[in-house]
Amino acid sequence: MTDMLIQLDMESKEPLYTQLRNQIVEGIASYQLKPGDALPSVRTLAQDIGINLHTVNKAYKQLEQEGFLIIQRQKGALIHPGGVPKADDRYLHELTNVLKPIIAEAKCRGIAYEQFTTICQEIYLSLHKKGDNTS
Amino acid sequence: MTDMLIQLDMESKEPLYTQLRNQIVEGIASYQLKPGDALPSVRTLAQDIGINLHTVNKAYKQLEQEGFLIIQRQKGALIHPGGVPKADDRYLHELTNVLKPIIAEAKCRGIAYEQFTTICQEIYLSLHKKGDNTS
DNA sequence: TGTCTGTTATATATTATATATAACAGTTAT
DNA sequence: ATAACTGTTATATATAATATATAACAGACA
Repeated sequence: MTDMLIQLDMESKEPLYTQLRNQIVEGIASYQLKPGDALPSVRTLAQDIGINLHTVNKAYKQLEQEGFLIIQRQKGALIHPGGVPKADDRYLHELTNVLKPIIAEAKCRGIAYEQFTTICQEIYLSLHKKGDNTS
Repeated sequence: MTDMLIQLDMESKEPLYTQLRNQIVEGIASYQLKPGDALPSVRTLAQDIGINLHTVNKAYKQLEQEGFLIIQRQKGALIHPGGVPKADDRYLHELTNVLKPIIAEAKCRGIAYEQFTTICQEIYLSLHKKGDNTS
């Protein structure tokens, strides 16, 4: 109902479709977007945030490929009704590969394991129960 | 002394200079590269790993800009003798921004805070005291 | 004097990102 | 049935990022 607000940084080196993809993932993580929720059409969302339809489509396609959405031919995109597929070995392996250079740099800069987990905890908490629109 | 081995994946969507940059950061984090250590010249390293001199130079320049290296005009690149600059507010803010979508996805896939920290701990441990070449 | 540094310049090729327009084929509401 | 809406496909274009190739420069140094 309450349309999730998308905010893109046109100056960022992060591609627009990636920014959009990430914000939708964060919306799901924070329960602003729930299983079965309909997303705006590629044309509507593109119009609303001022970018091209194909850029939105690229983000949607990636999210579908990653299991966050289902896209139906003449209906649109829905947050996967069955919920996001749970972590498998392939994903865990990829997660480790992504985290490794980030943690390596943090360690170089004097951030010990405990401080790092504190930062992660703050992020986990920041994703907690936003957009609770139960009557 | 013992030359750090660099392994690049030519098929990866990750740019070569980023892969190289990350492996050097991981080398520093795991004490394979110590403050004051000399890195191979851009030509030598490029030859050794089979890429272009400018690609190596781009990685070195980025590492210098990030404070990992110092590069001297006619000498070469050294791991920063004074150690890597400690985390400041700017870095911590950037770290949070990078971690947020990663943690959001992990949360979507059913990985709770505790499991996430376990993964981080394993990575921290994997960066511990590799390449100990004290006699 | 050579030989080693990083550096700068130029050129080229390929891929990724982003936009613009148009059309197609189904769905759905009027 | 008509109109409006879906994602999809196709084509074209522009710009930036990535990577390579070659050449030359200027300082250090044995």
